[in-house]
Amino acid sequence: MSESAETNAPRWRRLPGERPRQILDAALEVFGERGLAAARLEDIARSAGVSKGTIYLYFPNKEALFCEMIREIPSRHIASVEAMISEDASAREQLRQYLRNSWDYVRTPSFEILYRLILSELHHFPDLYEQFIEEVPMRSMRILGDIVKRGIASGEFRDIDPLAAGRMLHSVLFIHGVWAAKRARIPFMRDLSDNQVLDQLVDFCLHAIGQVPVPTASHVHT
Amino acid sequence: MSESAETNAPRWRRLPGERPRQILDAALEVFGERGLAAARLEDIARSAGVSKGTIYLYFPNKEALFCEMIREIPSRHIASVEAMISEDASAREQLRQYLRNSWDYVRTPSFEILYRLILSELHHFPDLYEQFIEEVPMRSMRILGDIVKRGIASGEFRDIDPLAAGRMLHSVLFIHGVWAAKRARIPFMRDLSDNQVLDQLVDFCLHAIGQVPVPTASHVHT
DNA sequence: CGAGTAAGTTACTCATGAGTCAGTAACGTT
DNA sequence: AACGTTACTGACTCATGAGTAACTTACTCG
Repeated sequence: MSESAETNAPRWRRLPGERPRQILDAALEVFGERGLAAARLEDIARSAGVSKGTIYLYFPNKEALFCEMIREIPSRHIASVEAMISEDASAREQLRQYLRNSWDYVRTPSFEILYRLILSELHHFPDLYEQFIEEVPMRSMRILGDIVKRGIASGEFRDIDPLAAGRMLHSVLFIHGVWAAKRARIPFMRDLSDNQVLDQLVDFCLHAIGQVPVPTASHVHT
Repeated sequence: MSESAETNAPRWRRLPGERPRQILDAALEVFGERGLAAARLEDIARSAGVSKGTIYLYFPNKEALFCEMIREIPSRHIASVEAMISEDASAREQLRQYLRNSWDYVRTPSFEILYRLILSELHHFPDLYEQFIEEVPMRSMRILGDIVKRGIASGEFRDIDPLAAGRMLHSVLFIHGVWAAKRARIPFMRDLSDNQVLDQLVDFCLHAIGQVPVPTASHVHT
């Protein structure tokens, strides 16, 4: 029964085109779980469905695999976040859109893992770090800063340093994303839905940079 | 010369009272540099001025040392942050005071290291994690929430969920602290002084929860 | 001053896991 | 179908570092 005639099942297959991706995905999982030092290459191999030796056909060593993973993963997602901002909307509306899009990105497990690894293994890979900073937070801050700048010009937002505002907006969004990813284990996030948190974020941010306390609020004097 | 008569210099000294603290400080340094898995007990020992065996006189193993360190360090600092808030000041002024005090704490190297380790080694020590969350961010959020609540009652702040506001305020402060600790390597922090960042934080936060856009008092010095 | 003991050291064992390499199996080619 | 090539395997080596324990040294107290 183990060797039936019709199933010419090979014990393994040659898939040189797909291996790198498979290995990188497995690496994200295992490095994410245990960190760079404690992760075992054999675990990555098993999770990728290959043997340890195969990893060395595609990556020179553990560190290189790690770096390649950090380099490769974010580029898959980011572009999509930026694309969908309506050119002709008001600055306030653009801000809402961008926060909503980023919120989706920033909550993905891979973002949380990547950020955690970057933060903790930082020291030893300065170039990698700079690249990540440039590619994720800086980019986000610049876009936010531009929206703020336009909002100031149009009178929607108060006179605030756009770069500083971009940094603030990014920071609050970003950290809430990290928290949301492990929401179940964080008391102050457990009872909130993703949308509730997003609403709170938008509300907070719009008030922080808004010209007036937002349309309705000028008469709240109980 | 090597064995002079009058210097009865012992090769090492018995200091059972001071060892734990010395070892914990060394542990912070080495774990902070390399992470839990990659840190070598011998490095910690050398940095503490003892031999490896001595560590095992005070801590059962590497993990226990790590946990004890995480548990012990924050308790040294935190209380001081909370003490100095004037009871009779306005909510806005209390908020300013608290942000300034926290800003000092959150920028210390040990905070940055601790937070980084907590974040990355988390998975494997759930109780430790919960304790930290409770002791640092939750505590901070609650205090901020209380100040906000008082400010709403007094009409200084707009009608906002105090817990949510506390979370927002904490998040933005917190992440800026982490960034400030490695400021030199972060492009968007390099050109700002600690006080400038603090001013930006205070400005942003007060506008976010303020009833009105704040009476032009944005540059209050030390 | 000289046991006795607490504190500390050093040399050791032993498990672990990165990296290697000789061999094996899939697959294209003719 | 036999051959050659290339993808892949898995058993090996070897360095490393946690944990241990037999030994040594500082200090105490009668």
